[in-house]
Amino acid sequence: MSHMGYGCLMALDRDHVLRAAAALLTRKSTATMDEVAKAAGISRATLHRQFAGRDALVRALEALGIAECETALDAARLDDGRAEDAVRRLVREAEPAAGLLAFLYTENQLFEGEEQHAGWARIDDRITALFRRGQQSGEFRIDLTPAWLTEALFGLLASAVWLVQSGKGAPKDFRHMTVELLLGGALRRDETRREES
Amino acid sequence: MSHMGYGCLMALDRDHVLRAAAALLTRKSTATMDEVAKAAGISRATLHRQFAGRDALVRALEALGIAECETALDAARLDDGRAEDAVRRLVREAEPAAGLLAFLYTENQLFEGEEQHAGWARIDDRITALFRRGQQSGEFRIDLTPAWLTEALFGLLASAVWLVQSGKGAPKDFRHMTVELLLGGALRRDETRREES
DNA sequence: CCGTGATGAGACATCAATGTCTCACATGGG
DNA sequence: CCCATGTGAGACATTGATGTCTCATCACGG
Repeated sequence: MSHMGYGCLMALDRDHVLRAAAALLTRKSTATMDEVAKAAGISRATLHRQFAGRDALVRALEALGIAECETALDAARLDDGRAEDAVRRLVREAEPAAGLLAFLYTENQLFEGEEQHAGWARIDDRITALFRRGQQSGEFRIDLTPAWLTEALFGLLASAVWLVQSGKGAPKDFRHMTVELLLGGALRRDETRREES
Repeated sequence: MSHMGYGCLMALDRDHVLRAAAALLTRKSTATMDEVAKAAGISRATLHRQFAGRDALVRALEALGIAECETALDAARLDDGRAEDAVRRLVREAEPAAGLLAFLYTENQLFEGEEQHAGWARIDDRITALFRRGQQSGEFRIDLTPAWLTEALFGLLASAVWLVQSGKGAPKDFRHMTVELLLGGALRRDETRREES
């Protein structure tokens, strides 16, 4: 047998391929298996050995996205301190996975089936609970439902990814754009406005 | 010839087909021409007589979306009064077209080519100008670029559409969700918060 | 009643992506 | 040196969507 190097190298290869596929599919969601293989620097045959087919590849990307998202949720410690700060931590931790999430977010093929990955429900629940906690503590407004705030968080993450990819926004502004619009909105929120009113 | 009924009926048919296609493709962006035809209540042959192919159909939907968007922009009178109120009018006017816009928003196939419809640039310019006006008048915060606010507007519109379609949000809340989060964000913005600070 | 034109149904070829296979080659350990 | 394993390249069949065609039917106006 080819021994210990086996699991290690394969895992690295697999992860590398998934990263490359995610990067490509985020830009061009209709990319061919050939293109994915080329982007990953491997042949189509090898790609097909690692992932039974396009569907399996997308499923693996979904699992990767869910895993990274849950890692981000853990690292953000959503239950600690003020909910506003937890949201800021969450966006910061989720930023590396945002590209992949943006791709998965538009892959409605994943959600139209009757059976969808239970991970999304778990993630949804945790973020929804965070916004609910913020409402109960009086930090967040209560006229926007936690479900909507959760959906908006993902939507804004995806929008920020596309803005940066199109060159109309700077990558360094990613976190500030997302979190400030989600939490504070577009209106000014300072003394000058109180004077006017 | 079949005369005056010709132009009239054809136009109605064409519009009806486009509406049905938009409704279906918004839910399932990979729908087949057969499915589109079935959804529109016509045969695949007739569908193919009206639109040379799938690409032509998507292009027609794009043109329809641009036209409806520009109609909404006109009706919203973006240059009148406070920018905040203009944004509210814009969301209200754009609501009927939101489903179609959400579909086009994720159809990145439309944007990956070197040549993209000039209508999007016009629309982007008008909305960007609105946010810039709001910043110059002191209504909007200046740390979020007009380009980002424009992107976020579309992103939130699409997110709201998907939330409603998934049943996790009520259609009647559509406008309030979108405009309130875009303008005001998730944080409370009232006296209680000032007392805390 | 008869023609014109649009439609629906279906057959058919085409095409692109996919899935499967074989084979030659390189690498790395024994 | 030899063998085992993973890989790249390419041929091949399959599949599903698409584009094109014909033909029977139907509605409508003359």
